[in-house]
Amino acid sequence: MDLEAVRTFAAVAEAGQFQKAAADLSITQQAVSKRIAALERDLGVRLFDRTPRGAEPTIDGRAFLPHARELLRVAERAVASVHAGRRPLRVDVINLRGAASGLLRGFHRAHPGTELDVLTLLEIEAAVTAIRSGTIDASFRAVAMPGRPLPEDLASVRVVDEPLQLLTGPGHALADARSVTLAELAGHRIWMPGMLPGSEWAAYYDDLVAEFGLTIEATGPNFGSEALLDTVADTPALATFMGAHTRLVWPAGHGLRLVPVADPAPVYPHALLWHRDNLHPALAALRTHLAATGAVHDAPGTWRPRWVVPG
Amino acid sequence: MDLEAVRTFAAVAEAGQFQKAAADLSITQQAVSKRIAALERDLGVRLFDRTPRGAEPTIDGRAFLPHARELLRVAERAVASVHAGRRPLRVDVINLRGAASGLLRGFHRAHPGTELDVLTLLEIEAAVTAIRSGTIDASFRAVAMPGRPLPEDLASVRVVDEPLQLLTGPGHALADARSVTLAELAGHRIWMPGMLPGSEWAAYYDDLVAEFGLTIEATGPNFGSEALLDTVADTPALATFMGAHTRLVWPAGHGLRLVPVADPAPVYPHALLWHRDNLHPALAALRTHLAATGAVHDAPGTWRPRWVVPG
DNA sequence: GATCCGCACAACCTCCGGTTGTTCACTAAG
DNA sequence: CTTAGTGAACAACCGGAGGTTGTGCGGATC
Repeated sequence: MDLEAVRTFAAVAEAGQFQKAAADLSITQQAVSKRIAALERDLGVRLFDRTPRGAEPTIDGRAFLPHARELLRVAERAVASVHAGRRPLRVDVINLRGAASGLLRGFHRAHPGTELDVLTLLEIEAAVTAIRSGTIDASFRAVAMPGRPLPEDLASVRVVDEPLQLLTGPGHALADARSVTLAELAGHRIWMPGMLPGSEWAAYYDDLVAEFGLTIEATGPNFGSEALLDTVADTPALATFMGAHTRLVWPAGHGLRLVPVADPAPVYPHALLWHRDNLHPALAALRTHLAATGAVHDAPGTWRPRWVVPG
Repeated sequence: MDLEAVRTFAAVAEAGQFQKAAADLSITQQAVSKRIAALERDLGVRLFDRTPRGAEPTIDGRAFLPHARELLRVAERAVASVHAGRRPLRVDVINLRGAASGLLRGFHRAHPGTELDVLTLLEIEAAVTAIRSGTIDASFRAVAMPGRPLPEDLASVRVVDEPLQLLTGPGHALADARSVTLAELAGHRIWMPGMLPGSEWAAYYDDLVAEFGLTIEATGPNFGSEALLDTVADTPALATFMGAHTRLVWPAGHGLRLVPVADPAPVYPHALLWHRDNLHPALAALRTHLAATGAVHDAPGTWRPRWVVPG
């Protein structure tokens, strides 16, 4: 199926006749006739009844028309998504199912007209470079550059502290605990597969391990959250950390448990990073929205690494 | 922009390299290379970073990818909408903003996976012919054929009686009435533009006029509901009937009033028509849904024409 | 440094999709 | 009934988009 043919179809449906549609599209009537004929051949149905005064859509044509318009709209948005001027706001998140995505969903609900592209860059340096070059507009991170201060042209603001909870299977020793302390976790195996060395999460857990003497295993590639949940559910000796705001597809019948962690409660300090010179209107709206719906952070009794960005 | 190029882009993003994508698409690597190059030229951005081991999407490519996938999904749905076998359920309604559309929205909320195409055929005969030929699957109507009984191969079931209300501007004599009777309307001008002679609505209002001696003017073409609302708002001598379930884009600051009509309350008797031999699974689901969420009809104190379909 | 792998470039060819010119069906006016 | 007008389809032609095969080139691996 050819998008030009679809565009022609919509033009004919709009104009009510081939000739006018041809004029609108700046092509000849014969070309319109050919395009429609080709589309009809592709789809296997007649789309227009040719009348002496023009053309009117058949029932199939009427059913196809809204789909055609939707197709053209989506195509337009797709082009706009990479168009340099006035493209959608591009925001990087650490995890598409994490707390940052939830905040962005809230923002999008509050501003339904705002075009938004969410992507995952994984590496901090790539995100910072992309922000500085204007390729992306903002990033939800806890740190700008590991071990280095925030570059001067970037700004940041803390948005939410996400508590980490312990995810265990039904056979785990702590499965039925109402809550656990970090100290109590010292003897247990914590499994965090797919954590790349040098990544933001790795730095976070390095600090956690150093301070509380936990045992965290980063072995094995990340096969996705489903595989992780399956393994944790079936292995009594394994547990993993899970952000409380993570939206999981919760498998049925696995008996998985989420145990709150306290004394102190480890929280992941999400912050928004952006370039001071970025004038994208939606960026200002996003910052305003985040400030207005601001969740508490730095609450007493919580723990976070020392290197979090200011804001 | 070419859909084949978009499909190729998605295949390369999926495969991680041009060669494998080419194999998946059963074309040569050079063709993939050309398609991607053409797409990049069209969009004006580089979509892949070519690495020694393949290709990985640039940030622009990552932003474009979900749009590309959406585009392909919509294209697939568009094709399916006219595909003879297993196409979406096609339902005809009298008015895209009327009560039937509301029922279909409810059905779609209850069955989000069901593909549904809603269209407006206007003429009863066209709808009946389309149902009998299988071109559409169901129609919300009050009558099958004016003055004739329901054809034997069609079935029908009443689904909802929609009360009609009087819509007036702020200056109308009845604007501040809490309700009016049909008898009280006898002296007032009721304006129903764009009502085609022989249409279902025309038959309805013919009966209403004959029984209660109203004055209904069907003059002028239908310029859409916005124009209708504007005119009614500004003309104290004019009022019109409006279905209580109609979803209007309510203009601000016009002072429009909806006055209930009673003694008796005229209701529009919506019914679902379908072909007895139609085996579309979604049709059965729709009938079940309508039966389960069944609104009251034939309530005492209401009025409807005598020729409504059985069911 | 030799080899492999994967993408880009070049040359070539087919056919898609545009154009112009013409025909055909239907309507409306004389 | 004839005639002019309108709008879509058909025919012939032509340029270029997009496929193929063949080859070049750069980075990674050993």
